[in-house]
Amino acid sequence: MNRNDLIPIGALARRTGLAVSAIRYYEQRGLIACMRTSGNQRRFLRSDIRRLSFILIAQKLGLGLAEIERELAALPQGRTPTARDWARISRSLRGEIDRRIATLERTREKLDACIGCGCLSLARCRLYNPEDRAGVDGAGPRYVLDNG
Amino acid sequence: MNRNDLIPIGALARRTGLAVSAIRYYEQRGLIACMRTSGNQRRFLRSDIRRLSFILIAQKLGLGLAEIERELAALPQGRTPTARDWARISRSLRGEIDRRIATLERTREKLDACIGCGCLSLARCRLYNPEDRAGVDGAGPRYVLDNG
DNA sequence: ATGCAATCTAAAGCTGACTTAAGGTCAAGT
DNA sequence: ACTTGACCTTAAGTCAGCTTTAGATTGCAT
Repeated sequence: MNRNDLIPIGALARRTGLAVSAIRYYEQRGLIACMRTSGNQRRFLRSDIRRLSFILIAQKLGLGLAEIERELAALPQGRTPTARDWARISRSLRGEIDRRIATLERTREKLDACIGCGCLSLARCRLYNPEDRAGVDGAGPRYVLDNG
Repeated sequence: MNRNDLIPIGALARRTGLAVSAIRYYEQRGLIACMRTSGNQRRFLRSDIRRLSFILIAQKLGLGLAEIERELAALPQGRTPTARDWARISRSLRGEIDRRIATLERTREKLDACIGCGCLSLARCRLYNPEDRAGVDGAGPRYVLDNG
């Protein structure tokens, strides 16, 4: 690793399509690490492009930063994923996609039944079950689509 | 409509599973309307149970309150959806679900290709969009995630 | 040596969908 | 009369995932 392997934050931003502020935010969250120059500027490894790409893909699949953090933390030494790691992780992401598709398909079936009956009855509608939402407490956005 | 048709907010909350605060929030957002007693307490129509149910179902399908507001506003007189309205709207929701499923399936295909090659190569990975932003200066491509 | 873009920090702001808090009022039962 | 519980309002807090702002510094080129 010579000096050419260290890139400033702006270059990393251009290569990944991320905003500089987003990268700083990820660093603050501990998703990515960097060195500093004598003048306190960040210097990243080229391989961090790959690490950020992984984050972007995982996000696209609907994972939150906390989950992504867990996946990355599960790597030995917290290193940037290798091809082998990637295969393992992406298989787990595939499971995530499968679950999402399955959920949507179930919802679609229920919706079809609902179009048929037009009931809108709280007591009977299979799309609306108040029990589904019980126990979701606290502030913040609701992700109601999650339950099958 | 006799006096039995007017229910207080707590009853509406129990019937729908929503928090009282959530109903007040919806009223503030203009998703639902109500009368007031002489003592300034809200009184809702029984049919608002149905209106709120519609909101809950639509939310479950991933629509935001703004979109739901639009759907409800598209009804004549801004009335609570009837079975007929519901059939029309739910058919449009079905289209939304179909699109989501299609997107996820495309992503899954790409991911499968990626598991196969384990490349994690920015230059070749189909999960990335290797499209360079035209004319932006500097060497090296920008790797931006494909939206398809 | 100078200019200016890139970078730095800390803190505040934003969206969405609410909840919680604080302080007061109303309605019903005893 | 008193107590209890449901209700009222306004304002601020919550969470995620960032962006924006403001003012200070660095680093590279001329």
